[in-house]
Amino acid sequence: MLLVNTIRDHFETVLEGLQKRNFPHAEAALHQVLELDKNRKETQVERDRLQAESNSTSKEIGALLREGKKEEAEKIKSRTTEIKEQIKLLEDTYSNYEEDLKQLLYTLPNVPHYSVPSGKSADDNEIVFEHGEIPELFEGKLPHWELIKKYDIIDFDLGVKIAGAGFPVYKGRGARLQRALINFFLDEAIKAGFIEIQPPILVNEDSGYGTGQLPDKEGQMYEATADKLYLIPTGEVPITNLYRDVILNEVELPIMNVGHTPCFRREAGSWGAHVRGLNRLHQFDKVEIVQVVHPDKSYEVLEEMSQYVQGLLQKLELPYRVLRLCGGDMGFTSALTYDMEVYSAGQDRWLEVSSVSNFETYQANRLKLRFRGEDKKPQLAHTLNGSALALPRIVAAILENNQIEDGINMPKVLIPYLGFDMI
RNA sequence: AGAGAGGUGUCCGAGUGGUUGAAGGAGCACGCCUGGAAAGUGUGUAUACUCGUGAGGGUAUCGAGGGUUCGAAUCCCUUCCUCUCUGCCA
Repeated sequence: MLLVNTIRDHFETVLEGLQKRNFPHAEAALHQVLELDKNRKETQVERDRLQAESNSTSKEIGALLREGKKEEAEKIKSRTTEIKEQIKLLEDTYSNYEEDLKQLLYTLPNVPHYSVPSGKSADDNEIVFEHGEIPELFEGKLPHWELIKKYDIIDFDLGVKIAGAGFPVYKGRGARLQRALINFFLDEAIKAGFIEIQPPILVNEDSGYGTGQLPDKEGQMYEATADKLYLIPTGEVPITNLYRDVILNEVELPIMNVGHTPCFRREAGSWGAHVRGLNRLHQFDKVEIVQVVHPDKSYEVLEEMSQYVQGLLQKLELPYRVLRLCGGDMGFTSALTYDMEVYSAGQDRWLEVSSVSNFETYQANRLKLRFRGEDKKPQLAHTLNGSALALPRIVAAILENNQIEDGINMPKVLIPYLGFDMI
């Protein structure tokens, strides 16, 4: 979440940032933050003063008792009872201010980077790069939801039987294609210097708050209510939370982690046109890269991560474009996000397959993720993450773009992983 | 899941109501010693909030939350976690 100090010291910047996101009543909210913080501090000063008085009185009583002066001790005991009541009141007031402040801060999204375009929706995103040719397919080309039936590689009906809509069953070469992609993505990441992590895919509430899924996206996650756990919507959650409440040494930076996890999303209310087949699922696999870096490096690293993801798409020979998300379309916790979209020629659409974001200190503040620099003082690190990559839409694009009349060619880089070159 | 034990600073580990933010040790940092190193020795070694221009203060934190008390790491309650045994199991 945002730091109160940032809001105070850079009020205009923060305000403009929130406005760029079309955040309603931004100015009032920010003023309220400062007001609550001021009240909080004033209450704390008074509370601490009384507490100090109470503490020293208690020490006096202890000293008197040790000297055997019971009566004198009894006498000053009465003094503390009164103070205690006041402290209790101030304590309540203090925690109210603190809680209100926290709740309010939870509602404030991150301040966008200056380069983020303003805009309301996905239509206002800025295309910053395009690569590859959109394939000209033969007459009678099929979208992937037809192809998977034709070649019997992914079965949605079976998934419905086992779980429900949006839980596909991958079969035969479909399953093998998926596994090949996972291995390819992980191997590429390891080559690029990432450390592989296999995290839990159920996480506790603290983790949800740490990366910002809670309270903002409550309802998007599946919940194991009996145990108060959430199924992860992305590997970002467990992997970034590995560093919750951690003070790193500056020399340990950058932290580069990669992990393959299934992801679970309820997607409540987001079904409609354009979500057929693999385009939107309740369960899918994703390889996620996460970095924890020095604040001076985070934008450089964001570019590197973007380049890295693009490299994967190039190796898979998929035409893609890179978008800089506008203020209105960016995730709640992000300061700058690039989306990578591949062109899927069977349905003639761009599909988002990766989202690479710099969160600056927004997550780190919630996570209490810090590092100790030269001056020995802990300071908040910057966190970044990106999909590298999300599986189903990549599968969709591979199937659609590489289809021929009687089969589907596999990308060259995958053949060693697959053990076959065609479906 | 049942029975028992336990959770203290970077780590080990003392501490069952009163100058204990916390003994002692290890580690680490800096200094002394040394030709250099080891050993030895001295000093320092948490985090958050907050007051103060600063030096330097205050408050909180001994898994977490609540309670008893003038005062709690120490007593009580709740909860989480770890370990051992039993059960179950990939």
